[in-house]
Amino acid sequence: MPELPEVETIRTSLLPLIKDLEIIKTEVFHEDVLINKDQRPLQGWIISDLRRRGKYLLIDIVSSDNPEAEALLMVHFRMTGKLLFRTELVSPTKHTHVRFHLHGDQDAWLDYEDVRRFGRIWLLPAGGENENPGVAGLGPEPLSEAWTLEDFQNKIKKSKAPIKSVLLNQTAVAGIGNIYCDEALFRAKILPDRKADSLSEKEIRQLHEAVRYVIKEGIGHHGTTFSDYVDGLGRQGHFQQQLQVYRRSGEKCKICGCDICKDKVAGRGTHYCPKCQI
DNA sequence: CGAGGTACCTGACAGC
DNA sequence: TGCTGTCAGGTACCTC
Repeated sequence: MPELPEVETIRTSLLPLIKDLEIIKTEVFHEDVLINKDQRPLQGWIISDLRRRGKYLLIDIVSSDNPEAEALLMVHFRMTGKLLFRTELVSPTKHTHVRFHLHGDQDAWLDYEDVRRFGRIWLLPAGGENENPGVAGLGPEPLSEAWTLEDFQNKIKKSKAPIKSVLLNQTAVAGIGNIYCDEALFRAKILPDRKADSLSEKEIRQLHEAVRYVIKEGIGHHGTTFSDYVDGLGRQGHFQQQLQVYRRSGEKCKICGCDICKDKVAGRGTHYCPKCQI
C-alpha cells in the first residue's frame, strides 16, 4: 500500500530509467483507470522529470515537437497500484490497465498494474496538480520545513476526532497512511483513539518528531512490503522488519514485552501497545 | 462544517 | 471440495 516512503522509492527507482525517454504509444486496457478529460493524445511526449506530492507521483512531460508544450501525468497508487519498468515486452495480465511504450536508445515499457483497480492516472496540463482537489487539499510535506510544529499544533488542537483520523486525513500533513500512522503513534507513545484536542504540547512535539522519523526511516529502507508493494523495478521494501506495532497484534512489544493489541479506530485496523502508549 | 459511515475493488483466508 | 463471509485500506461522497 504505497504511502509517502513507497511512492518516494518508486520515484527514485524510476527517475534514472525513464527520464528523457519518449512515450511513443499508450495502451489503455481499462478505461476507468486513466482520466484524460481533454482527450489529448497520449503519445509524442518526452518524460522530463519525476516529482512527488504526498502519495501522488507526478510525471512531467514535454511535447516531442514543441518543447514549450508541457503536461503532467499524475499517478495515485491507492492500495495495490504498481508502476513497473520493463525492457522486455511481456503479455499484459488481467491487472495490467495502462501500458506506456517508451523509446530512447532502446524500447522499454512502463506498465501500470493494479489488482484492486482503486488507483488512477490523470493526464493534466502542466502544473495541473494544484487544481486537482485531491492534491490541492494536501497539507505540508512532513520532511519539509513548511511543516512546522506550530502549524501541526494548531490543526490538532482544532479537532475532536481521534488523533489517528487527523494523521490519516492528509490535511494536517501529507503522505501518512495506516502503517506509518500506527508506527508514529507508537513512537510518540500516544494511543490512536485519543481525542486530538486532548494531546499535550509535549505529546504533539513527540508526534511531530515521530512522524518525521518513521517517514525518513521508511524511505531509508525503501518502503514497507507486505504483499503488493514493489518499486519501479519490482523490488520489495525492507521497513517491515523495523515495524514496532503494525501487523504485530499478539506479538510482544519490543520495548515492554506485553502483547501488541489490535482494534478498529477511524474505521481502520489499528495496532498499538497498551502499556507504552497512553 | 466536522465527524462518521460506506462504496469502490479483488484476493486471501477462516470456517463450515 | 467448495461455498460464504470477512478483512485489507485511500479517497470520494454521502448523511447527520
